[in-house]
Amino acid sequence: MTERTIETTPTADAATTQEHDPEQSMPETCPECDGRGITDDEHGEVACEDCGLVLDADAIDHGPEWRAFTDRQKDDRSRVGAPITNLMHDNGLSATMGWQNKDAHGNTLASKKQRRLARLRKWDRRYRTKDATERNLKQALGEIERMASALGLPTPARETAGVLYRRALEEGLLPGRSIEGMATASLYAAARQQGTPRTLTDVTKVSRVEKLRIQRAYRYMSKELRLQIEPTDPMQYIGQFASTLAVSAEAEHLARDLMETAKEEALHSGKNPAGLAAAALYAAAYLSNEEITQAEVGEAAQVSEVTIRNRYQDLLEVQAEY
DNA sequence: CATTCGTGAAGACGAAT
DNA sequence: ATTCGATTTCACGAATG
Repeated sequence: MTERTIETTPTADAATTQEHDPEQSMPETCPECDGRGITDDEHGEVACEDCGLVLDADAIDHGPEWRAFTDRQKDDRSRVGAPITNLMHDNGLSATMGWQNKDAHGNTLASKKQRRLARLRKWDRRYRTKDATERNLKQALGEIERMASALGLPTPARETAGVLYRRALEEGLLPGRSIEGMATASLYAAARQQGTPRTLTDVTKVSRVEKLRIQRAYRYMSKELRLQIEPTDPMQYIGQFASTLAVSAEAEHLARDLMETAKEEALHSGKNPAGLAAAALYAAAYLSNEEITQAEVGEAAQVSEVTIRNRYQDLLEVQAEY
């Protein structure tokens, strides 16, 4: 018989509620993973939910920040002050509440008022650092900004890193892992997504975390967030390396040509992209009669001379065919 | 002399199990 | 978690210029 089943009370069902409603999003598609473009309207950015690529940062406008915030809790924000940025845990809009029991003129308050203030502070504190999550964000975003600056990464990469970290946080990827590791991984991933990659070795140098931990965090994050990041195209390193090595524009162009044919021969698959790019530059400089040693190129690309040699030989081989 | 080239042993990594 | 194959690195000596 169909008797009434005793339903368990839905006490904690809000835990895993997804905020995004795919239907209400803009009709764009993500160029990276050909998936659906999904808005992340809380920050005024259009980002793909599958790979986290920020398609259009600050899609709204560049004018005064008069946007109407529908979010009830947050619409108490001040309308003036520093610009909103993703890189502060509360988007840079906080005001601080004094802790002394004095009024604006420095007079001590009556004890009744003191207790009222204490309650206010309590809520203020709860709002500001709702939980450990917010504090994580604050610290992580600071680290991201610091490292990005040390690496000379442009703003889009920094913003993307912030978004990625937020997502990692929202998906509960942090517990049991170090904030620093995740923050570094976010930046590494973001730099690659934005077409301004840095080698893992370079990223490691400005991070407080060991390479292995960063790599693990990156892998984990890439998997859980469904990031679809192709292996770095060696071509993307050429400009960077050419600049630090100060080779001629001519040689740089030649290096790109070499890379082009190398890619057609699938020479790059499975190889260290930085090594190949470095070898292309070495070869190009050599052919242009510019003095540049394997050691120098290796230093610029953070690969060993041996690797330069090997890739360099490979390049000459495929080049000989044409 | 500095640089390049080649090699074997050893380590690190990704994929498969 | 371990194993396996490919790649990279290290250390060295030899060749080249």
